[in-house]
Amino acid sequence: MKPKWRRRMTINNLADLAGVSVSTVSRVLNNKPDVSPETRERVLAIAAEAGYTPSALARSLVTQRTHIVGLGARTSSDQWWAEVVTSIEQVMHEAGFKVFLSNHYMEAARERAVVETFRSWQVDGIIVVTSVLAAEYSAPRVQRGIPIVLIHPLRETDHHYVIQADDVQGAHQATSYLIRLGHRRIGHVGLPSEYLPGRDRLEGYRQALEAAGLAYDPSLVVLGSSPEKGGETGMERLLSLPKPPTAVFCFNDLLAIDALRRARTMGRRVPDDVSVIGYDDIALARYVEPALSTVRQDTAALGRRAALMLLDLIAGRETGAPIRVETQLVERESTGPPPGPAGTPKKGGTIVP
Amino acid sequence: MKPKWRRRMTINNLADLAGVSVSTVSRVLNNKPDVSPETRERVLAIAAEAGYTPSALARSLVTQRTHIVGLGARTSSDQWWAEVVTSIEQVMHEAGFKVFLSNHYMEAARERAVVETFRSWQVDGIIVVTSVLAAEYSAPRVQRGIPIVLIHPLRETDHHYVIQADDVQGAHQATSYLIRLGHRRIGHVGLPSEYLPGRDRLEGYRQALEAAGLAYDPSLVVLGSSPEKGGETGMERLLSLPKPPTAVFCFNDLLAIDALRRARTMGRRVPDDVSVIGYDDIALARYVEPALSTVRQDTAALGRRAALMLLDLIAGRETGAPIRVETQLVERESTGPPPGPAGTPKKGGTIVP
DNA sequence: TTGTAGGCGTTATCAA
DNA sequence: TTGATAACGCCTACAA
Repeated sequence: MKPKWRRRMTINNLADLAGVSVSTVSRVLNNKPDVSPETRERVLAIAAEAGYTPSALARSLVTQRTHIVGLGARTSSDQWWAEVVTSIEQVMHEAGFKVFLSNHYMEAARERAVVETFRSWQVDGIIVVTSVLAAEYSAPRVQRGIPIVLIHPLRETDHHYVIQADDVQGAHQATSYLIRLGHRRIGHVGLPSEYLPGRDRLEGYRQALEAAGLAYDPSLVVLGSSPEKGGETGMERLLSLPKPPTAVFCFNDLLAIDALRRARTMGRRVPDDVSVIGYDDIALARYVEPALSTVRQDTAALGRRAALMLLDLIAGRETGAPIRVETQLVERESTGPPPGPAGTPKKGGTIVP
Repeated sequence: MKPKWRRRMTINNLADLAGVSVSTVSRVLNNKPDVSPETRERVLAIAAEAGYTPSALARSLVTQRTHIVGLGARTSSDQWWAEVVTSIEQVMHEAGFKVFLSNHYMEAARERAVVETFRSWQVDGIIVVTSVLAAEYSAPRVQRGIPIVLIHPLRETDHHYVIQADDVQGAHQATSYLIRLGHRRIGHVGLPSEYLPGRDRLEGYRQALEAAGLAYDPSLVVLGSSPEKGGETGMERLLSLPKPPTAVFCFNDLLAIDALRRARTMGRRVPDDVSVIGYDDIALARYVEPALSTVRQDTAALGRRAALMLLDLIAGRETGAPIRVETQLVERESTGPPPGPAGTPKKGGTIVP
């Protein structure tokens, strides 16, 4: 004989069952003081037995707090930020918040929908990863309303609350590492300049060249179309040059791995004929042959910083300036000294197995 | 001069601004009939200008519908089910539902918390991937309350609403493929038997051996501890046997890739000395050297079926029996005929590049 | 220590 | 075509 509450059980039912008032039940449930131990016991017992779950809806409607933070994410298939999510959940968990995640697939419309949904559910705060809509979250608009923190926005924005890896520095690291290995002609397979990370990494690449007194040669730069495709054609174009580069810095690991493969199918050996370095240090990077040298972003830190910043905003504390997390060079096997009359291959950077 | 509504804007404010009643505004917002075009226009304009977002909380409290489905997920870092999520979101999106995702990291406590949270938010339905708590979702308990669909539960359960790949069949495919290649001593690196998928795949392995008239040899079976670790030691133990197997079927690709590596460090060539086949077809599989043969689950179908089943349950339609989605053999380069006096290597199965 | 009542922002049911 | 008004389930003064 199943309980005839077709409707879910409420605090009223509970009160009736326990023979007390709703306020008493409420006090018990939120373990407030001023309630006798025995009543507390009894109510708790009955609640447990009845399998009662309070309605977060009703509760949040009155308290105006949901203890939920919305996480607008990229795709589940993207390895890159898995650790970001984990560390966000970690921090939020400790702070007593739940994280609800929703993918935006880096499409403007979906991102807008995701944020709008979070808003309508009155989450206490929002984190958006690789936002396409970054520009829409400018400070004044966001001042009133739900705090939003951006991780690695894809567009320029004057939004105050942004956490990102220092892409300029990272690209600089990668490039100057190649230079240290003795390379003088260094190519770059990048992203169209409308993407902020694309611009930043190109910039770091240029700065490194300049710092080494090397001329920036536009013919050595191929700007692909997406962060997922274009590594093969990019490498192909570079290697087909009259004077091809002896090393190539790719926008990310995915492109780099494709580039690696194309180099091989074109009969070049990596790193003997051409060095390749990527960016991100995705899981794949250490599995490919040869294992890919790359630049690692401290994704855990990225997530943690974002979470902490959001917590500050939620609590009404003001937080510091936008944060740039440092990157780290990861030397593996896809990079080496240039072929032919060798340069002066000095070892350098950080080795991570 | 920013609007002095520290509190978010409500339907009342809107009504005041538009000079109509809340009910009219409500009608407009839900585009119900029986409201004059001009009032509609006006209200809409004002709402847009004010940047009004209705409170889903209040709305759902009265309608008793959230149009949200909760997705209890494994980890963001797990490649395996990325496609599952995508297809779930796809189906749900078309059906007018939002998907909120929350990771349970395959820990009982967290899974319980996740489901409880979803319950308290009165989501319309729940999907749990690789549930550890499967047994707790038995039919009677779930009858009243929010419908739950399980994808690939880790434990046995009498819950009615379960979608999973046919692991027995998949393991059978893998094993009989190795047999067709001519192998007679086939090892298995598996999972402890408390994991349902572990049992199923072991079972498929046994059945395939039996069907081919090969004896099941327990010494050729190594049961590791987790789905992530143990591939190396497993392979090591098998290859250290007096009469090592000429082929090994691993519980999943992660283990297989580790096994691959260990085989190499032990001086065995793959597939010349020993064949290795995995399970899942994660992205990594086609990148390792040699590219890993494996069994693919139709993850998109998994997600779609689960989503559709949940929609049925939400709508009160009864749905069919638990579903087992078929698997597909993927031949790559880590498998070949056994060494030495060759068997009769017949080609077979499906080739996927 | 406990109970009463008002309100959170919407929708839904009646009247008007 | 519109407008009061009673829920929805809970929290929180304020009273008792």
